[in-house]
Amino acid sequence: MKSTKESLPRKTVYRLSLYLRGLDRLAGAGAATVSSETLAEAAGVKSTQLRKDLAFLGHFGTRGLGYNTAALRERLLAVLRRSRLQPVVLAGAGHLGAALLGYGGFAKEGFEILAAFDVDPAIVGTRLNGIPVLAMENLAPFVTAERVRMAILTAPAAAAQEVADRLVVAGVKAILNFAPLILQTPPGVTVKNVNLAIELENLGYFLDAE
Amino acid sequence: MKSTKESLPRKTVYRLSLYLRGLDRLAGAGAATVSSETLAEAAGVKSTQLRKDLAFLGHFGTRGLGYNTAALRERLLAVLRRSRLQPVVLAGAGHLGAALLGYGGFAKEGFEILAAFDVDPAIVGTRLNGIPVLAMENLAPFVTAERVRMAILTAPAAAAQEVADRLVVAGVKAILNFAPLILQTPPGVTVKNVNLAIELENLGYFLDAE
DNA sequence: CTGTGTGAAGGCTTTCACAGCC
DNA sequence: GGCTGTGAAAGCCTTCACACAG
Repeated sequence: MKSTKESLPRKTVYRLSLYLRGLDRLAGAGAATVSSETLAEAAGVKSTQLRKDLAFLGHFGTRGLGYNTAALRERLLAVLRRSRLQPVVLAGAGHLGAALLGYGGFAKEGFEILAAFDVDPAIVGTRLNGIPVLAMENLAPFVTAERVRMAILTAPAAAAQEVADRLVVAGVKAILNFAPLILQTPPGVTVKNVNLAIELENLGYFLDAE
Repeated sequence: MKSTKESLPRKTVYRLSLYLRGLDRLAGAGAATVSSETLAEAAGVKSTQLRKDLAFLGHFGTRGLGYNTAALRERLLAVLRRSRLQPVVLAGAGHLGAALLGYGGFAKEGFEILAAFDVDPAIVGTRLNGIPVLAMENLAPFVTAERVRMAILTAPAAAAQEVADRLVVAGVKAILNFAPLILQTPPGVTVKNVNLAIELENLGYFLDAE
């Protein structure tokens, strides 16, 4: 029998995060159980989808009643915890990078950003929202020493590939990339691109032409 | 014969944005034509995928040669232009909202953010990166008067649904939502959720367990 | 009778293989 | 020979329908 984590479909894993957040939001109501219908609505998916997703984690819902709220929460956390405990660094503390540090959304969800790195002497040595900004030269040694495997890349497009190279050499295995270009990385390194302008452009396309 | 725009698959439209950006990045080389292989690599997709996507726009590549760079760029712009010309408002100029205004990534890509709205009297009346910050009370009248149909929602989670309701009533048809909850909206309104913590969590999940 | 678990069907995307044109 | 355009095949994901447990 093989371990659970290997067999979870990519999109299911993504939705588990949605379920966990939906559950937390519903927690205010304090109900001991939650139906797939209710939670699915809170997460923005169909109830059949949710049941199929949760079935991958083993069947622990109760027919006729729903899922035990606390047990479900624990189970989801157990699956997702691993990634939350990962230390993270942020490379490029310019406009967007500084914004993400100040934003607080990561810390609130349990992620710890150990440090930010930038080339600008004006901000190196300062702290942004409590997170130290260090010189870019220290990036690789820091990442290696702290065994950091995840990074948020918010460097300008022109510098992004070079910074990514440093991250990879130092041992980073996963990059959340905000720079508008496709990073070249060796196998074994995962890159997830976020391009807000494209999201907006895409959204606009599907407006009724009217 | 039906119009091109109706029949483009959702994911294809998304990739067209990638192709356009890839093309712009390759433009430096100044080549008159580009092969599906080259452009696909710049966009981070497989060449067969790119060819299938472009085929939806009508066949205007040249066999044995590739695509005319300028013509392809024009064609992509023609398809995506509509959304770029859409005026946009930003609701919630707190940490993340202010960051997005300062970021400049939208303006660089051709989007015009007409105004931001917030409840905080300390920032209402000021400008962020040249964009006026107006009082939340003026949101609905402004949206209606300017016929705004797209909005970026960066209000706190607790206020997001209420702000979304105002946007919808005022005529907004598409929302790029950064608040960590599922917005309830009537049919005809498209919501695209962006949750950076989930992206990071998801990325972390797929790290090799080691 | 309510609500989960799940095989089967359906739909959407991607990849393959190769025909066709320059 | 090189590279696009495209039917067919494969893969992945979602939805349906309903058996089944509490």
